[in-house]
Amino acid sequence: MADRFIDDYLLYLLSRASSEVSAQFHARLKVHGLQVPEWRVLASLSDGDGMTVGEIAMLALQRQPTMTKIIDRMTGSGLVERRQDENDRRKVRIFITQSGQRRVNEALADAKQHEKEVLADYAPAEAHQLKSILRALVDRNGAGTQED
Amino acid sequence: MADRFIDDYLLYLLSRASSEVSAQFHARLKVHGLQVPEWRVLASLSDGDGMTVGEIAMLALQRQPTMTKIIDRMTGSGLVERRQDENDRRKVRIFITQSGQRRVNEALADAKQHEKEVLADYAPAEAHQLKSILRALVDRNGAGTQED
DNA sequence: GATATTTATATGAAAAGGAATATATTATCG
DNA sequence: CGATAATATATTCCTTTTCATATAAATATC
Repeated sequence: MADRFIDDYLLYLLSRASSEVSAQFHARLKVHGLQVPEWRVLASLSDGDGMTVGEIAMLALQRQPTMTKIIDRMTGSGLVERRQDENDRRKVRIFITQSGQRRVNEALADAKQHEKEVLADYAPAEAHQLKSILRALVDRNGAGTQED
Repeated sequence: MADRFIDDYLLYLLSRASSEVSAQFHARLKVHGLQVPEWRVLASLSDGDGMTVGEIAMLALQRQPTMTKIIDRMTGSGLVERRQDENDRRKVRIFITQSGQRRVNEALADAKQHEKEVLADYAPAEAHQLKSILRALVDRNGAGTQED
């Protein structure tokens, strides 16, 4: 097996696994009327409403100028709204609207369901270990981890 | 811990791990004078020269029209060349040029080195298991796996 | 064997993303 | 306090990607 380089190359396996599993879910997102970046923003906000543009960008794995534009669009379609931070007027805090909340609730339920399906073939211990290893990778390789 | 949804959500952990580990390597690619899509094409071809545009697109996790354009640019910069398939003239086979080969050789060596560094903190058995689980995810969730 | 279907790549217009930088606000330090 | 540096978001310009579809060749069907 794996006599191609990429079949045993960690970065490829990570990209490919992420890409294919995500593609499945993205097909479901359409049903909820959400685009991928919209989902990522709403899912981030569902954990803590009122984050700043920069915080959302980091969570949603996007650059800040990109996130500004995504928020522009989402404001236009009424999924979120901007409010200036009262203490620091450089900051803009983003809040989910009612309409956004409804959409993300459906999508969140579907995401949990989909995750169950993806992990159905794994033993609970295996699934847990996979997540642990991934979290460890993130922690060790996160932004600003590579010194020198 | 993990009292945010996304911190325990498999698709997020996969995306995030992939994104952060890849970002590290992408910084190194610049040193070799390669852009990310160029690297992906060359790395794919390094396993089997003369693949078709469609095959490369699948391996490199890109859509076919995108890949046609990537190949356009890479042809322009002399990294690869197009040759019509002799048996099936719809197909276009892509070959690495000498210059492309030189570049990818350096990058490949660096990729292997980088992977070692990323996995340095893991026991060999752990690293092997991570890859196995990822391969299983790919196999089970690959294109055309979701019937109905 | 001609017509319809499928497969492979390319093209074109529109959307999205990226890098660099502008703007506005706050923090720091002499 | 005033000047300078740092931080947060927005904007501009340019490159890349995407979606839909065109073109071309091969295969299937009748």
